[in-house]
Amino acid sequence: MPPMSKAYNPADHENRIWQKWTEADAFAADPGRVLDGDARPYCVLIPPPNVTAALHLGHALNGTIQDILVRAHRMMGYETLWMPGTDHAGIATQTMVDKRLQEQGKPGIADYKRKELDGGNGRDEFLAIVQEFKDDFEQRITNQFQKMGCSCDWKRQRFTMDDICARAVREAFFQLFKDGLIYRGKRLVNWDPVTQTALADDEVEMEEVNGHFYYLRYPLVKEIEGDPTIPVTWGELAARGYPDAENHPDDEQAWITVATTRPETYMGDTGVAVNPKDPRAGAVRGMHVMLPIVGRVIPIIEDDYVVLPVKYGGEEGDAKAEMSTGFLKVTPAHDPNDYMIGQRHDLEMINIMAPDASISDQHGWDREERGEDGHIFLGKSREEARKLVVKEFDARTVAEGSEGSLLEKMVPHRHSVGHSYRSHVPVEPYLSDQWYCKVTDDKLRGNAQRALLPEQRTEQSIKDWPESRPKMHTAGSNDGTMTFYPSRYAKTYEIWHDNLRDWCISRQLWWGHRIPVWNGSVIGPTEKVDRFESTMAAWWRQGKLTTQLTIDSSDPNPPLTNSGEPLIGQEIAVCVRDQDPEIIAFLEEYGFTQDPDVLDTWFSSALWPLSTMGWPDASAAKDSSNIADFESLLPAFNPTSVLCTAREIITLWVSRMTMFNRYFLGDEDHAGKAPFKDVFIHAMIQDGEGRKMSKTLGNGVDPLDIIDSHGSDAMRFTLCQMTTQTQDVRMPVELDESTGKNTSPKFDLGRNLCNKLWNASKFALGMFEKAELKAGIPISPEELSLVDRWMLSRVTEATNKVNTALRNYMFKDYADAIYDLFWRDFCDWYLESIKPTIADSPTQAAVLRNVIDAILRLIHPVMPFITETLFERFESLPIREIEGFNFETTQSSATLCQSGWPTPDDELRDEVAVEAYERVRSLVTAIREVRATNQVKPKRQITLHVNGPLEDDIARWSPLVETLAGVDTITADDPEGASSSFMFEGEEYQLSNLADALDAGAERDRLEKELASIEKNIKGIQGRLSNPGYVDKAPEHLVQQTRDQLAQLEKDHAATKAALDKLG
RNA sequence: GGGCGAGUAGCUCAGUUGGCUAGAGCGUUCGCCUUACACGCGAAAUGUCGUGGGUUCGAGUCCCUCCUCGCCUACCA
Repeated sequence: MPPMSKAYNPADHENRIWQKWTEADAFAADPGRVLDGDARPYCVLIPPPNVTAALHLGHALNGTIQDILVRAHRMMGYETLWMPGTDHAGIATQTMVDKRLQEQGKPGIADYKRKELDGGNGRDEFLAIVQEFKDDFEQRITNQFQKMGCSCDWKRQRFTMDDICARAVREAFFQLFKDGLIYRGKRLVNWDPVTQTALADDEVEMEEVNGHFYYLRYPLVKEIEGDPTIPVTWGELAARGYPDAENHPDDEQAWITVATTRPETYMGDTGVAVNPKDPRAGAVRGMHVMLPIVGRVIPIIEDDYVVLPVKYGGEEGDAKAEMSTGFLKVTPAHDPNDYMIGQRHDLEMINIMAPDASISDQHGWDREERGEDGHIFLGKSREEARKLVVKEFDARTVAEGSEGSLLEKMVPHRHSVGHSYRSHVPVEPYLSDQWYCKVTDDKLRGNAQRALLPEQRTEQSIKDWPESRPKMHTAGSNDGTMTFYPSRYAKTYEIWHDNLRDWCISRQLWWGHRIPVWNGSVIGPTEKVDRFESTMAAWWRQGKLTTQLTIDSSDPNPPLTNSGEPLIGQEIAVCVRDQDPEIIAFLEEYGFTQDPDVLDTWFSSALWPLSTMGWPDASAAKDSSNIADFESLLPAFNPTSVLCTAREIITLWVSRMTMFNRYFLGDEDHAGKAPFKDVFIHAMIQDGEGRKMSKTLGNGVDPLDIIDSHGSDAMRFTLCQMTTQTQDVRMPVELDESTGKNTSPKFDLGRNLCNKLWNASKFALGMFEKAELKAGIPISPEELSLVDRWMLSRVTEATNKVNTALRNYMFKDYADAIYDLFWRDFCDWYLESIKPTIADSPTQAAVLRNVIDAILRLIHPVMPFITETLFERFESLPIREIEGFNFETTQSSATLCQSGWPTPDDELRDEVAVEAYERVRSLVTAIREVRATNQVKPKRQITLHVNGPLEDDIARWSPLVETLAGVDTITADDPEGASSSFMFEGEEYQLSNLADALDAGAERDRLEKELASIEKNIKGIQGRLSNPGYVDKAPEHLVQQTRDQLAQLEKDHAATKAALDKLG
């Protein structure tokens, strides 16, 4: 092997080491060993990154965390699977590709849509382009993960739209459809008018905007003799007891005022609601209002949803009560709350917008037929329409000749409005046909909630919703097994389920899993209908399809029925289980067409724990992947060990995966196992100012840039070290002038550690050239020197610390534990201590060999490349065992990555050695301090004068003290000539020969400072001891400890005083 | 509005059931190319633990008030 370079250069090693792991097939998981009981399973599913973009630092953190866990458990002897993959990210990818095409001056999706409408093949052509884009990014992402050293089982890599995942989506949809948990409905959805698709609630971002409250007057009318437009006068209202009506001219037409932030929707109003408790409600009961300009007459209804204005009993301080007029315009087709009111009162739903959110009479508002006016608004955008409505209202009065405008007033108002996370325009509540998954069903929501560890449930939630209590005492129950780390996130998860609504799963996109439903109706000659019914029934019995109409299975020749209603002419939705060409051809022959929509991306993401493991048909998965053991994956590795993800994902993804895993792996109760035992939520990385890293801010850091400049291990260590239990961590971002790329000084920490590791190893190898290293009978720790026993003890303690940290997902603790062990203990003290002795001590050489081996193993999970590189250099050196200093047995030790984890016996913890060596360290530190304050040249060897209690100890410690403190003579004699004194364990000792002439002034300054510090401490401790409460109530050992401390300090004080006096 | 989190050294963060003189890394200052490492070694300085109360012998830690910031969630009357 070539000599080691002066500094560690990661680029020289990382690619070669990756190659080595690949050739050793070191990351391959063997489910067979789990099923045979030869090894315990450890499995992690990667949260599949979107194929929309290259990985960012958050992914690097996520990947580092998982790789640390996976590598550590692999070394601990678990059969370990880390499943890699990517996500197709429907809307993001589709819009990204469209944007790119347009930037390149090529036809965009609008052009392909036109082509498709014209009978061409626009959809498939566009999808081919997206596919290419996806292949490109999937490759880039894979490469990035591999550069980071992620030890995934790469041959098992999945993509949420590949054949195997598609089969899972198809089957899941079929089963949920069959079980009535997927339904279609005309509902208000979050509509993105730019991308023209529905969005799920979680795809909507709230943003504060400056808006107004507009107070609009609607004239009151009543019906007389078939004419519903007869004006109601104030006089009439006054007669019916309407408050304040008498303040208006008796014979003028009366009005009510509604408040709204969205006047442009008024054309879609189909009612005005008032609270029945409102004193005005009785007076207007049965009356109507006429919408200005459009002329529609709509009823006044009573609903206690309406908030009373403060004036009529509404709560002061309630924003709604303060702003409200008590009359609420109801626009069921354009507001979710109005939609519910509309349903309760059977109001019309009039959609006044086109899919691009412009005002239109072609999508539900049949203006002409109803004889409604309002053509002036047609074709206007939402924003234009708002202005126009306000302008028109402002220009008109309630009735000809009456005072005041229809626009009563405008009040500025700042409020949050939902925006599309993709196009960033305000989301429009829009009435359309969509598919829903009934996640609020107890079989889904309830099981997700019951999956949580009982200790992590809150009493309130269980009280509010008793069925969600985990059934822990029922035999075979899979409830209560999932644990969140940190535990506070369990609450977020719980609350999410408490407030869940049905999940809109259809998207008006092309890139995604097409909904496997064919729609149509059957009409025509009896034999045609009969043939349809019998054929469908046969397939239905074979489980190849299901329909939204039911089939009577008791009938030998069952027709499709819907509660006894005849089939003919009815709209039927047929869900075809597999992509069965025969069935599809048959349906198409009857004029059925496949639903054009695709499923929400999360539908396939939710199946990730199942689809990646071959569900529902592992043998088919085996055939299409050439992975021979596909059929063993699910039984061996589901439930997986832990899911590591960022908190923005908790609510939707963890929940949905839990629902689906339990649903599809359960028996009739659909309460199978949760997909993970643990869920670890890690921090999000922000820049130095606490902002999210983003492309638009230009504050993102590219992991590949850091790998180039600092190395993969350096990046990983730094990220690991930053991973505390808080929700955000900050990473100051700087522009590297030389490369023009963003970086952060934080990564120097990792780079420096790598370099230190490299050099310490180089040094150790140099020592092994001098010292004799050979195998032999195991060494008993008792034969070892103080410093060796101390080092072994420290490794043992550090190993325990590391194990505890990893078990609790405390990644910073892990980083700190290995950092302190390696740098502070091993480099600063152990290596320095053994310099004079190791060449002549084969046992010490053996200890060094063992210790460095253990350190490399403990560090490997976080810094795999450099540790593997160094392992190669140590590997061939003989190792002599130390009793109790053991390692886990693994299947192979061809690479460090596959080798065993340190399992040092607790016996190696040597309190005597630790205590003694700590005393040596304090003594050395005390001497060093004197040297530094007296500016003793580093090379100068000085004389230590020891008489008194330390004499016996110093005889044993002398080689250590001499080498560590730069002392060449230790004597019991008093110093001749100038000397400097220091305190150790309450006694005063002298150092001499510090310089050719000692500066008495500097010495006095130093001692005076020391004295002041001791006095301050004595005062504090005396204060505590003179407090009777403390002495009486505090635990005995603490009080004793404090007394000892005081005694020690008083000794120090006296010694320092004496030294000062001596100086004169 | 509701929930969660954060506020500790110039910066980034630890500080687990209350109990040594509140720690680490970076940065700063001083001295050093001391048989691996200047990406290093030795030493030093730096804190009203956001505010104000309370519980306690004792509070960075527990309780309450308020302030600042971040995130989630709800709200377009």
